[in-house]
Amino acid sequence: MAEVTGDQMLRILSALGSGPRLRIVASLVPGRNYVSQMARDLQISRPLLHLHLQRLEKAGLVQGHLELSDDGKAMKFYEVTPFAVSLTPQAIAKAVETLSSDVERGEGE
Amino acid sequence: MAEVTGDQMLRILSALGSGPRLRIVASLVPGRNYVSQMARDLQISRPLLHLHLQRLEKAGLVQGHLELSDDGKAMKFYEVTPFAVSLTPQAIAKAVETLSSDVERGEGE
DNA sequence: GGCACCTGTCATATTTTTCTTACACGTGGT
DNA sequence: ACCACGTGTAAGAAAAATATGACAGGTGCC
Repeated sequence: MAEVTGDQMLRILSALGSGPRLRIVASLVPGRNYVSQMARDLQISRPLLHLHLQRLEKAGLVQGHLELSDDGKAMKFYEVTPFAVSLTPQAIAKAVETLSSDVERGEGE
Repeated sequence: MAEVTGDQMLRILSALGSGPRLRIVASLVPGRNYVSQMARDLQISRPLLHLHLQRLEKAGLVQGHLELSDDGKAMKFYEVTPFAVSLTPQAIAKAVETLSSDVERGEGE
């Protein structure tokens, strides 16, 4: 992950440039968790958390997968991706070379 | 700059999480420049550039100072600060510990 | 059947961010 | 005086992000 495209870097930075989302990532560092529980822990509504998680996943910072618990409930667990991005003026200059004029946050992969 | 407070990190990330602002920083890497010239180079209006530069400066990523040219014109030159922020899940977890509930972008130094 | 828990998404309102237009000021040169 | 160039900032429109509530589905248990 040392090398990232401009679009990818922008996606990462704008995903991380938000208080709530920083907290979400931080909350997953000790270990994985499932959506409803996170919503309670972080005191935010589940639909909103869902939105934030989507954005973070699209940036490749977290990853979620559905799992069936013993009592048959479908639960979506999220965990942090072990990313490492070095933020320097030079890295930015390099990334900007491959930056699309318009970055849409949709449907990628 | 290896150690940053949560608020500072959030300010940096949200300042950098924008296409235009990434381009602005990148444009200053080769060397300093003054506002009106940058606006022409980057094809954005001067007031808007002014706004972006303020935001970047508040995050400590660029620095500007007024200078008087030979023909007496007051020109504001900007240059990049040689920052280096390492973005990892652990760094974020640490930063979040010192994150205010509400970060205002005003008046800080 | 009720209830509890889990998941997802839609429609909507609210708040921020982004950007433009228009104005203020200053200098020096024609 | 006027024009060209530089600075700053305030007001308002336009676009995007943020957040809520209501609804859909699923399972198992009393």
